[in-house]
Amino acid sequence: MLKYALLGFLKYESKTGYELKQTMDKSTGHFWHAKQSQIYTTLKKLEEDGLVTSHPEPQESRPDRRVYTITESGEKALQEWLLQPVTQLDTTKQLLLLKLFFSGKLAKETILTQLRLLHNLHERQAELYKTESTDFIKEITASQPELKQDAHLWEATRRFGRLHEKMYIRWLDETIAMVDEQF
Amino acid sequence: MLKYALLGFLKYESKTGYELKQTMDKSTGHFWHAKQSQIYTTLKKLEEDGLVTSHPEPQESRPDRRVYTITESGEKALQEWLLQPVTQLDTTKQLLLLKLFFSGKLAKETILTQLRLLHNLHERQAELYKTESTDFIKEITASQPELKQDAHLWEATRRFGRLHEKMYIRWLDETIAMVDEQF
DNA sequence: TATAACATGTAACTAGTTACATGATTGG
DNA sequence: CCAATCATGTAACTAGTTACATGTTATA
Repeated sequence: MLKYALLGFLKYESKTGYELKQTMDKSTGHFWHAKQSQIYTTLKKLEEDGLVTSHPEPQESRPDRRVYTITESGEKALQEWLLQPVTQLDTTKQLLLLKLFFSGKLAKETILTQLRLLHNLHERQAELYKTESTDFIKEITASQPELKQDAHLWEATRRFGRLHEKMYIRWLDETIAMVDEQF
Repeated sequence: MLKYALLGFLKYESKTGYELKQTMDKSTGHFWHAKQSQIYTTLKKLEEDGLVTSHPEPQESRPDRRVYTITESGEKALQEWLLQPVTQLDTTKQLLLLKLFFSGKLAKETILTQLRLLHNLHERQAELYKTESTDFIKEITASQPELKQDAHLWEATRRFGRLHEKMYIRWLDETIAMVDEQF
């Protein structure tokens, strides 16, 4: 699926692999991410398949950049993918839940420590949604008002992230209280 | 990580690969799942590493079953893993969010149709939590009251599933309303 | 009579991660 | 002076999916 994410970003603007990574981290990071190495290998495959083209851009006193541009064939592939509806639920993998599921014989304090640690992580993540993601949306809509529609959808995905974190924190609070009482 | 899930289940009771698949589907399915083929290959690896042993059980008029049992070394590996706290947030991949993110130029009705389709899927999933998962917990605690502690944790993971579905449905309602107004 | 459940496995493939390799510039 | 940023890539590996192969029995 990463290929479609890359095509999606390249449709807005030609970019290098390095820039694509940064853009993803700032925008889709909380629901779709990739390592730098995977981005480079996927771009290579996309070029082989004719969905993008690239040309190197020489730079002074910096390594050359390779700028990727979406092709017509790439735009078509992206459009087809966008029109194809999602018909299955995403299968998430929640490491903490897996551990917790098998933790019935652990000491109360061990479980509580682990839950509290995750609580911290989620609190921090929830904070990030207040600034980082909104900045990204504001910046773009300020310079490109024709992307207003897009910005509404970006905002919706950010909202999802916030709700998810809130839910998670609420569940951790409940679960911590439960373990505290029952164990 | 599947290896630890399998060890976790085998610690309660020796099982075949087929049974492990069924048990997972009914219990950890919504936060950890695996295909039958992956279960078989992972069991093989676990046996090579000495974390489980297996013996074939001949059956009349049915293919032989291969029953896997956790070893001491396997219990140790499981315990070590359980004690190791989760220090990173899970990176989820939400296909719908990825599509939505790039859907700014699609027709209003196309987006709404896709959101409504997913709404249905999540409604159905939310229903499942009311029966299926609770049954599983009730059955086991009725026959094995010494697993009461475990059952509390299983119930917590089920609760997570319910909260997640509720959050998702709420977000879909909001997002459908937003697209309806803004597009 | 067909299909779901029981039962195990391999091969080929796709997706994603970790580690390695290289090297200049800028900011604290 | 050290860490971060800029910048690209390959190799080896782990995890997970899809497709294939085989065959019986119970149930609708």
